[in-house]
Amino acid sequence: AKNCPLFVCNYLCLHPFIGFLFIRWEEEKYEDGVKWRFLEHSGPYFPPEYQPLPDNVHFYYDGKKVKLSLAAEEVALFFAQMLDHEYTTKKVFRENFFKDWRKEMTDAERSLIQDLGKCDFGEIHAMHKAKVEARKNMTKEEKQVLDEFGYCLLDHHRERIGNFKIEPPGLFRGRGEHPKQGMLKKRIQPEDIIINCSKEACIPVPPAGHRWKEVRHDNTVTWLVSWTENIQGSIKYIMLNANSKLKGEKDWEKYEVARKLKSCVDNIRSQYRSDLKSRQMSTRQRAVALYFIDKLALRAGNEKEEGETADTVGCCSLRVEHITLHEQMDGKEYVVEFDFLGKDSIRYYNKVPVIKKVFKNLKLFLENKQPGDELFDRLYTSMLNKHLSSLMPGLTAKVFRTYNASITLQEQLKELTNKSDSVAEKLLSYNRANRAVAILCNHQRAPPKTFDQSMATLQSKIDARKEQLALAKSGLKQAKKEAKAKGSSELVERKKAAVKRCEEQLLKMEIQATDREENKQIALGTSKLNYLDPRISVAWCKNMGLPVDKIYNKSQRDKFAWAIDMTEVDFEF
DNA sequence: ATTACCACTTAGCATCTAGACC
DNA sequence: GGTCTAGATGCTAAGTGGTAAT
Repeated sequence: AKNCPLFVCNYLCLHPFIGFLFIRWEEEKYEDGVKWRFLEHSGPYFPPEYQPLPDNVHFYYDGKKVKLSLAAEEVALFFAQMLDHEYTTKKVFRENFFKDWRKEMTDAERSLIQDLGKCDFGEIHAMHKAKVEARKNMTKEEKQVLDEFGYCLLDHHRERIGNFKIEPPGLFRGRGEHPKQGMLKKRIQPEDIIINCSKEACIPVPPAGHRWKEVRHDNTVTWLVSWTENIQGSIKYIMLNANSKLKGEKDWEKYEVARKLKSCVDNIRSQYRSDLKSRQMSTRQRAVALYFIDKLALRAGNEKEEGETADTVGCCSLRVEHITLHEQMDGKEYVVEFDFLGKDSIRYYNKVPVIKKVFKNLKLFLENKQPGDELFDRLYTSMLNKHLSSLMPGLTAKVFRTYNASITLQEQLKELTNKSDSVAEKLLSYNRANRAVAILCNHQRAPPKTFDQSMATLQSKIDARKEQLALAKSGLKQAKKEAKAKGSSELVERKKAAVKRCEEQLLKMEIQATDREENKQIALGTSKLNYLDPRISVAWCKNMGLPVDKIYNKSQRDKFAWAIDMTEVDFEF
């Protein structure tokens, strides 16, 4: 990251021995692949051990009181905690849970408890709810935990850690129709934990009576702690907060790659357009996939192991059943109708007119195939990315998402905003530009549970304000009349101001209502945090004379500190 | 060439909290 | 001063893509 602005920034740091001081990140002294030279931390925070149920709380099987062993009781509590959720009624969830629960039981328990339907967790559930209620009124000793575990020392700088807590045990709930939902996610012990820190650092002390699985000193990676999770067998990490230098630099690099794509995207587009006519079938498939990835901001779509995860797809893993071709639709030619579940089982539904060559190719790809067959049967993400990186160093499929998101924001902001707009109007326009990106990237959310109600509340406020405005207007009329008779205009001016104030407040609320309505099912956060070059937003703020905190909250400002510090008014993505 | 593994980003929902409102 | 709620923060699942192993 040679030209990264972070290198030339001075940081105000709290040094553990010296106190506050300015430190400059040293420049270019890292060998290739090395992420840090010194790393020290306290190790992870472990969630508290399981506390057995109080004597007055019981589990019942088939109407009879049963005292469970500690291990079985803990798992029963996990289930009871989730009873308010609809998914505890799902067949797969219940079966997976019951199977794993029985593994934790003693032989006697196992032979007794054979039917989940006969289990009564009612008292345990009630106790849990009471506990949640009680916790609300508790004071926070959280702060101490944060101080002890929340920070590390990285190359003389105190840095915030992102997730310093070990994930507590519980029942796995994947997203969508996950085949493993309900399985027991086991408690992580120090013996499962790999610690990564400097050789010269004080090695974190494991909890009393325990030892770490391993302590290593790998300065080519950024994680401090890792363990293997038992559901998918994947590795989990403790890493730095987004506002750290390590993450900030990566973020900056990401946007620089996307900006580089801007300069060669025209060539790449004409390249894949001509590839649509290639004699090689795999090249044609690559070209069509690239067309989708570029035009629709689809994800790459790596293959997934069947039965291990929910059935979701991305571009390269699309199946025949996920698209429908229409020669004509809604007065448009060559329309492709997409309907599939993407990341997090979020539905992607879109009807898109495409160019004729793409349409004809798709028709060809569909020939002699079953609904469950792969649309791009000769294409893999690895091939696609290899091809892309030959066109431009660092180019992969996901860069298109970043590029198209950022360029869309920049264009929309130009189109929608005027310097003469009011602050509320400017912010509405910003949100609309942000929204255009979120729609492009298909960032959806469930409508908030209180949505209808809060809209109604806002509407009644608007109505009340309207009445007030009418009142203020008639007051002004009256004052004007009196002024004519008396010749004094002071009252008129005051009434005028009142009307104006009222109108402004009304407009502000109406804008807020529009914004909220348009945002009902759309999540802006993901694109703001991961796809939009913050320098576009910072430059826009400077242009519009708005403080950045109108669009970025505290943690966003921290994360994007590098952009806020360095961006000039004339920044172009 | 293919697969397994690893490290890291991206994602939506749950929970918490500050501050608006009474 | 208490309550309510929107927005902030936390949590962890689910992707992407590089590299090592086979």
